[in-house]
Amino acid sequence: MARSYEQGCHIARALDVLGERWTLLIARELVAGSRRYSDLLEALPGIGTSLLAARLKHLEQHRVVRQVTLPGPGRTAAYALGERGEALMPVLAALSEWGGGLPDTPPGYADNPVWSIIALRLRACAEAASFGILTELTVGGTTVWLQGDGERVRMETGPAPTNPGLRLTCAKDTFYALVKGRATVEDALSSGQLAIDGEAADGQHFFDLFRLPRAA
Amino acid sequence: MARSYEQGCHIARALDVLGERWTLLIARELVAGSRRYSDLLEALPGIGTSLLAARLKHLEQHRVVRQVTLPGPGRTAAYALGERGEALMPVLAALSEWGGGLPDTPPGYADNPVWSIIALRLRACAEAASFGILTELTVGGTTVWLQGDGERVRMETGPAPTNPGLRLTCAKDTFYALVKGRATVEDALSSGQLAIDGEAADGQHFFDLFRLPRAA
DNA sequence: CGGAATCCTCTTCGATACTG
DNA sequence: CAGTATCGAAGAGGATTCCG
Repeated sequence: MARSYEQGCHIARALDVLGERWTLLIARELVAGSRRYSDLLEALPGIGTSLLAARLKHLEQHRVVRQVTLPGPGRTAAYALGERGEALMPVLAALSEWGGGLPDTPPGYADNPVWSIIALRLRACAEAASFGILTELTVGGTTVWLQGDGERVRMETGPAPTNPGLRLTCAKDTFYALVKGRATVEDALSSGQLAIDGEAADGQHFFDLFRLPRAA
Repeated sequence: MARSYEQGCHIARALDVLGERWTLLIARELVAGSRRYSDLLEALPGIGTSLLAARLKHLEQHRVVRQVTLPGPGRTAAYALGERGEALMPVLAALSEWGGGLPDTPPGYADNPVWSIIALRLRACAEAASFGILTELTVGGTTVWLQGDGERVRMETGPAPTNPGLRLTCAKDTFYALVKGRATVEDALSSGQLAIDGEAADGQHFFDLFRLPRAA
C-alpha cells in the first residue's frame, strides 16, 4: 500500500492516489490513447522499469487505468484510462492551464507535439464531445485521430481507422502558438502552416469548439 | 533545485513545481487564509520541520506562496497564496472534485471541518466573487469569514473582522452532507442543523452561489 | 521481443534534537 | 515561535537479468 496523508480532505485523498512521482504523467500519456508498456517507458525517460510496473498496478487498482488488448495482429496488451482516469480530465486540464502560465521552458527540455494536442483536447472536456466527425490531426509529423460520441471525446495515436471526415495538418511551432493563444487560425491558414482537408465549415467548427484563437 | 521531469509539456512543468510531497496540501491550507509556520506544521502532521521550510522556500520562489505580516499585536510573520497560488484554485478544485468520487474515507483518517469549507469555496471559483456580503461561517466549531470583491473571494480563518452581514452556523455532519450533495438546505434548516443569522434572502443567495443542494 | 522482477546506489523523506 | 542540523528509513533511478 502506498504512503497516505491520512486526511479525510478530498484533495488529500486524491493525492494519496495521484500524488506520487510519474503517476499523473502516465495518465497524461493515456489521454492521447492507449499505450503499451514500452510506449510508456519511452515517453517517460527516467522512470525505471519496475517503478512503471508498480505505478500501473496501483493505478489499475484504483480504476484510473485499465488493461486493454490492442486490435490487429499480435493481440498486444496495452493500457488505457479507466473510469476514474476519464474523470481525471479536469484535473489534467487545470494543471495544463496552470503550467502554461509558468515562465518559458528552459532549454534542453524534451518536446513532443502530442503534448500540445493533449493540451488542446483537455481544454474542451465537455463541449467537444459533440464533435462527431472523425478527425485526423497531424502536427509536426505526429498523427492522432479523435471523434466525439456525445458523451466524451475518443482519441488515439496514429492515422484514423477509416477515412476521416476532416483532416488537419499543422506545422509544429504554429500549432504551439495556436494552443498558447499567440497566433490566429486565419494567419496560420493564409501562411500555409495550417491546412484543412475536408469541409471548410467542419474545420471552422473544430477550431471554435477547441477554442483556437480567431482573427481579431 | 528540485528534481524535474525535463519535459516541455505544461502538465509536466506544473508538476515540476507542485508535484512533490506535501506541496499541494500547503496550498490547500492557504486557501482558507494566511497561516503561520506553526499553523502549517500542525495542519500537516508528519511533514517534518525542515521539509516544510524547504517547500515554503520553493513555493515562494515560484510565487505560489508569499510572506505576509499578520495585523494586530505581535507583527507575526505568516504565509499566504501568491499570484500563482491564487491561480491554483482550479487545480485544487478539480482535485477536490475527483477525490470526492473515491470510496469512503477509511477509519482513522484526520477530519477537519475547514476542509469541507475549502471544498465549498473551491466549487465557486469565479461566480462567488460577486458575493460582496461579509459572511461568517461556523461549521462544527470552526469559524471562517469570506467576502467577494468582484474579482475573487477573500477568505480567512477566525471570526469576521467587523460585524458580518450574514452569519451561517451548521453542524459538522450536516455540512459534510450538504457539500457532498447528500442533503438539502431546506432539510438542514428545518431540522435546526443549519441556521441563518441575517437577511434570509442573502442566505439563499449564498446557497445558490455555492451550489448547495435545494429541495427537489 | 515486450513485459517485468532484482540488485545496487543515490536522493528524498520523516522524526528528533538543537539554535537564533 | 521559526526555523536549521542530523540521521535512519523509505523511495527513486539505472543496469542487468529473467520470464513468455
